[in-house]
Amino acid sequence: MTEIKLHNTKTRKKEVFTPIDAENVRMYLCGPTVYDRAHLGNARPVVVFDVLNRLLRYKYGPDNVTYVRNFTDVDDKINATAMARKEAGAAGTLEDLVRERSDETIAWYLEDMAALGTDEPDHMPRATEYIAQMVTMIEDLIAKGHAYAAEGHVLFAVESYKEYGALSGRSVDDMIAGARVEVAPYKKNPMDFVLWKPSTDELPGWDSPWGRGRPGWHIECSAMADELLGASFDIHGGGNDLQFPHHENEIAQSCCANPDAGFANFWLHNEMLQVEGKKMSKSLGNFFTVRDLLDQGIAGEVIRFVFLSTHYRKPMDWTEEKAREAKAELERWRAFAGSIEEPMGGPHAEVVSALTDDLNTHGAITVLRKLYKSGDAHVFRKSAELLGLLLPGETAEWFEGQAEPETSDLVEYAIALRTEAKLQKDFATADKMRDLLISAGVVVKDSKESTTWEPGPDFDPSKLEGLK
RNA sequence: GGCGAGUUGGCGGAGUGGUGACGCAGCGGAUUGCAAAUCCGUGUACACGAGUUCGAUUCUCGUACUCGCCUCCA
Repeated sequence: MTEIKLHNTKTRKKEVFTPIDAENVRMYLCGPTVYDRAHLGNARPVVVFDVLNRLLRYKYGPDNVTYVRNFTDVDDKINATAMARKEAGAAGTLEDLVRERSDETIAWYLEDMAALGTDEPDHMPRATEYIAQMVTMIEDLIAKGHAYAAEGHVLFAVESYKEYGALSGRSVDDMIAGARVEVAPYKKNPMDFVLWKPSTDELPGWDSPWGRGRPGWHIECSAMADELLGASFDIHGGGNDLQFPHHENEIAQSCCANPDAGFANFWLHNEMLQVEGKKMSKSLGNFFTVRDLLDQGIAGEVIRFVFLSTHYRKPMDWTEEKAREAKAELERWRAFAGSIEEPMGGPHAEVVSALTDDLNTHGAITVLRKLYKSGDAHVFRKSAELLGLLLPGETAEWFEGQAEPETSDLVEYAIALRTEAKLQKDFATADKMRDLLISAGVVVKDSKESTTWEPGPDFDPSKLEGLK
């Protein structure tokens, strides 16, 4: 199979991907801060890296890939929710309530991401379970002269790391010039960032050599990646908004702690999601969660298809029209190949080669369209599955559910009346029945042998009540 | 101000130094009692200017515009 090429943010080039160890390909993706339901933008990297995960497993073997995605469960917003609940009279300590909030958010997240047809990573570490490793790494950074304690904080000294800024293409001087960084008197350089900060008595905190406190945002990923994947690994990913400062800071921490290791070889960043051409934001009123869409009846698989129809390094515009088109196409595809119990063979070589070219998911979809028209349903299905589409199980339910709707009696009755009228050549009655069905949002499909139907967007069988 | 990405037909969206994919919509046809659904076919585009080249949408430079990041953010 063709070699995999990926765009490496570190070099700004498409490079041939060669794993450090082909029997253990290691990938780390920055996961969510678990303060609330995941919004639609949160889902994009999850889907993108799910495709990469599938591709890597296809090429290197299902057991030869280790995929890690963390949960950030140290956060002010989580604390705020916990405090509000405590004030409202919830039982338990604040720490219990913090944990409870994280737990429920994680459960939602996993449900929502599963609905999109994404596989769970091999490891899903929580920051709060790696505090000891973070403290150790911070101590090491201090010992090596890359960090310093000041007023209960520990700060990373950016001037101690010459490569600082390499990933995002900026120098420390450039950054200071236009910087909007917090001015803190204990910082030696305004760009120095927090590794550890003090916690108040009320808020969650952990004992450390610098007093009771909590970790800064970036150290968790360095510590967890090191623990689970080692000092050197293959791929590190996330949204491109994380490129600076989060990933830049991770590199500084990890490369200074392990100077000869190099940290991640490949950095992959997905572009941001937009909604109807605009950035998703609460103030524009176009902010919504994955769950909001699922509750509106937009299938997870449809969301996934829309995501995959745009290359991951381009801004992806979510529109209702795209969702509509995706649904129509997936319906045809599932009708064609969705019911095969055990698809045989493997994915088509052209689909594989599209994906090996820096995850050209749109190119892969184009090949699928060709296979749909002229190809073999088995190869088509296997190819779609490599993209995480047409999978059996949960992501198939939306389609299978509409094939056998519960409220079919009235519709079946109306169709029977129409069929009878057609046999009698009573087309006035037949057309009346058809109009009635259409007005109830039923899509009527005639073929030589029989008439089938499915619910349309405005399906409302109660409009057929008059037939009783 | 600094860094980066982008500008392809009515819409979405790939790709390429030399006949400009694909999907949706439109149009034509098959099918139908007529339709719908389905299937087949089909037109129009590479922001602007200059350069390199036998030849550029594709490479280089410039201009305009759009977007993202630089602050929590996927």
